[in-house]
Amino acid sequence: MVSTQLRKIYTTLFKEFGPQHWWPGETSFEVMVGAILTQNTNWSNVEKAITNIKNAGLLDPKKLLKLPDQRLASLIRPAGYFNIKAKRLKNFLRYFVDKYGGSVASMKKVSLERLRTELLEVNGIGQETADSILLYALDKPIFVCDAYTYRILTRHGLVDKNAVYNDLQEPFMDSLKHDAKFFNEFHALIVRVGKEYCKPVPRCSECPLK
DNA sequence: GACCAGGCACATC
DNA sequence: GATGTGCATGGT
Repeated sequence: MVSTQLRKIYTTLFKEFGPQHWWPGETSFEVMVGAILTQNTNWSNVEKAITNIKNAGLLDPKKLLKLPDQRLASLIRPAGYFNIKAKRLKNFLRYFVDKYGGSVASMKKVSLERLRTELLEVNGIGQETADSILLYALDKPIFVCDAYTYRILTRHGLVDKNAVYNDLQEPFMDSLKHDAKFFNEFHALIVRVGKEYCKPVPRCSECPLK
């Protein structure tokens, strides 16, 4: 049973690592920005980019939206892919400001399903980024899947190796309680163990999952 | 110097 | 619908 396996994985990781206090961001808006900047990028590089934005006094949806693309790109340069990420961030900001006035509280009032559809319509926001924003910035109960989730589930034989995003997400959504805090903690633990042991070249023999 | 990192969109077959 | 490619910095 997949649900039993998932619970066991969670229990093992929580015992080993304890609570992770994720996502590293002081505000929901900072988490949203981070979710886009971290696409295929190490978090430490994202932190540098966010620090640049903060130091410029520009960590604000309307201020960032007004910024010329080139100026935004130069601020987020350390996060890599800075030209394309400047565009993607702008696309999100346009949506966030136009539809919700740049207010996290207004956005939170809308249902998970509708927000997910809206986010996926923004060019540059795919399933993982959308779900990261939903869970970590808006406290909506959806499980975030990523490269580590893929590796762990495939290496434990829980999904096929040609699994796509939905195939990874389904087992979590179908067999676990829909609780934002719990999903938050579980995904954070997966990243934690993934960073250390579930690399492209795995260190399974030392991994707490076995 | 090669390899890796909380992806995504777009082109081409 | 599968498969390939561009996007780019900074740490190991």
